[in-house]
Amino acid sequence: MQLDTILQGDCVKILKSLPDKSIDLIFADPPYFMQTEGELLRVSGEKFSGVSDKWDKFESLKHYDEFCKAWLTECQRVLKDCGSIWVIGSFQNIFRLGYIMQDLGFWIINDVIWAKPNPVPNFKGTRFCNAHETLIWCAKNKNSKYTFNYKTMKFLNNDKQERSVWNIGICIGNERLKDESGKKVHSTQKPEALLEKVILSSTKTGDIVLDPFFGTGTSGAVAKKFGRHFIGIEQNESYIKSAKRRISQINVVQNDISNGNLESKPPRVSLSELQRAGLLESKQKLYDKHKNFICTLADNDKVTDGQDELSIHKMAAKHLNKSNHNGWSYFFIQKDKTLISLDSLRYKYRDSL
Amino acid sequence: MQLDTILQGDCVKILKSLPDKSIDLIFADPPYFMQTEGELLRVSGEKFSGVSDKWDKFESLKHYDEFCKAWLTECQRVLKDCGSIWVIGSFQNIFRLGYIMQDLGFWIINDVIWAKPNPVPNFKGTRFCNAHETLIWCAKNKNSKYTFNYKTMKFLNNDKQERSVWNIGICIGNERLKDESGKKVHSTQKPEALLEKVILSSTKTGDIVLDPFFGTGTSGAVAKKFGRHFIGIEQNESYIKSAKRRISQINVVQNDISNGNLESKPPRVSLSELQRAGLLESKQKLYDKHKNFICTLADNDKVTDGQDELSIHKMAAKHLNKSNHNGWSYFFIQKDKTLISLDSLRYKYRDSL
DNA sequence: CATTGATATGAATCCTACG
DNA sequence: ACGTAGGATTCATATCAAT
Repeated sequence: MQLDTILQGDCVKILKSLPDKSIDLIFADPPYFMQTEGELLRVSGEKFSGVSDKWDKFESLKHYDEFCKAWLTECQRVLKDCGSIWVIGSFQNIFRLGYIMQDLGFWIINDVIWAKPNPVPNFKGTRFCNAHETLIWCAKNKNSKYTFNYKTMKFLNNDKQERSVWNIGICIGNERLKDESGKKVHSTQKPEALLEKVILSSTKTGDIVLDPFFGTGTSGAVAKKFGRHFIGIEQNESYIKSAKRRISQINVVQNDISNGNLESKPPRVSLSELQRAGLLESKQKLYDKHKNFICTLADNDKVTDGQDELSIHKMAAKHLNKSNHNGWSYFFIQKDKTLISLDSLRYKYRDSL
Repeated sequence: MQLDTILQGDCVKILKSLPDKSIDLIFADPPYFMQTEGELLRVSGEKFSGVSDKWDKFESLKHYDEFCKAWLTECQRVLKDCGSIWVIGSFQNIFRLGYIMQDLGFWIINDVIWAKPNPVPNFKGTRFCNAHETLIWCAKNKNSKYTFNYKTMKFLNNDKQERSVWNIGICIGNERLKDESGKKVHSTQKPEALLEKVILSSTKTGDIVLDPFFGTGTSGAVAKKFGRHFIGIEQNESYIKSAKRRISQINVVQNDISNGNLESKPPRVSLSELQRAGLLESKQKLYDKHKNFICTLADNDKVTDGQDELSIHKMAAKHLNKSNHNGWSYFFIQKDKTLISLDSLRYKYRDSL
């Protein structure tokens, strides 16, 4: 399977040619089912060129359902067991997509709202200005594992956990691809900022990102930027030409964020290791933060309060009357009458490795 | 049909007892069918009490679909031709609802995102914090008219057109209904601010609002507040008791916003009316803002430029080479060498009525 | 009474490595 | 594959106690 390439042709046909369980992430921006009839005019009277490309006409809901069932079925097949899929749509088609995906056994992890601070206004005052699109993020099935770079996303969000509503401007300015005559190449080019969140949150370095509706290749450009591989599927030759030129100009970035370094988990440390390293004594007395004596170190990485021999976590939970608690942060030793948390001893030990 | 009442019993059965085309607005907050397993612990180690109610249990997605098809079918039947329906859900169920509604022929006007500034965080760091719910707003069918108080919503949004993403906090504090022991009465009580937007945007004074999943009656409380009628359907007796007490304490507000006064449209004025009132002369010469002579008043509320006899709007568009333009603001007459717009003449005429 | 800090809680498909 | 146990994980707001 060739990587970092655009395959030209019918989406479903090409999907069928890809091997089982070969893809880490799929991003799909399928044609919308926009049932606009007649011309939509700006208040000033100029024609508004919305979505009117040939590929956007489908005869009926059912026809659209069949089409989506076909490509989504193939997507599920080519996805690795640990892979996941993002699909983006608007109210015209997103309920078709979500319903079909659930029926196929995809397991929804999140639906994410792309909220646009600068949407196209509703010219006629006939409804609320449609200022968002919806993404559905699914694991291959209910029990499959998936990549989620939680800490990376938290770091990128001012150290608060990232939420399901993303404020991102629509694709305009230099980022928007134009042809020689200044006309936009693609009617629904997605902003790279959107794809950055998608790819950084749900892939690892070197992963393969498949986009069955490649268009002008935003997903490919962002994949390359962050050191992921991409495979695009697209019928339209002029889109492919634009995408190739665009992707060739991308510079790869290498940093803690794109490399997933923020996700690395420190090695596990046991109480007996700390004891062997001289950081804990045999039968070490353990206190809570108020200097109340709670328990003493026992063998087998456990502690005892005279009644029970438990892990530090279970012991902390017992004394808090809770179901669970982190013992590393709950317990302290006393040295020269000052408290030192087990957690800080653990950090010290890790640093010494 | 009795108004401002809560009907106790099975949702579908009671819906079937309501007459055809009798309801102006439906607000439906059905069970979400959250498929949770086991218990979820907070970071602090305590149990999180989410939705564990019996009413949210279904055997399977298929059973859930059947249930929704049943109540949505009845909703469509009882809705007036000019009525509309709001449905709220989360990713667990909203795609089922939207799909079924489209299949039933409901016509989606908007999907609206209720974005929560204060959602329950994701305790385990396993996905994006789910910080929104989705509302689907539908007309009865593709060609039916519906009420949308555009100007009211614009006024309430700092004079900018209201969008499809609403930032509203979850229902907490004094607004949240509690029982004698301080426990929340309903696990999913909606904030009144949400219902205020729903009802103010899509109903008129005196309209009938039906809520097939009344719960503790947020929709009824807001309907009463703004001078609308309500009909609630609810099985749970303790919810009904709370709702009744709550609604009895509501004070009705009467103002330009709730009465829809902002929506009133000025009467149409024709060119011949202006002529009869003496504001325009026969064969009045019309100029653009640069004092270029464009056309003269003809009969039948039209104007002629020597070639075509058109409405003022089509004539303005012709001279601007556009598809459409507002002629009232484009054309002027000259009086004592100063320009007077047709629009100002129209305002003058309206004032004289 | 004002301010500060601790605690409670809200529609949730909420762990994972190791044996 | 499955069970077990280690141990990592939270944001905004309301309320109430303490200063």
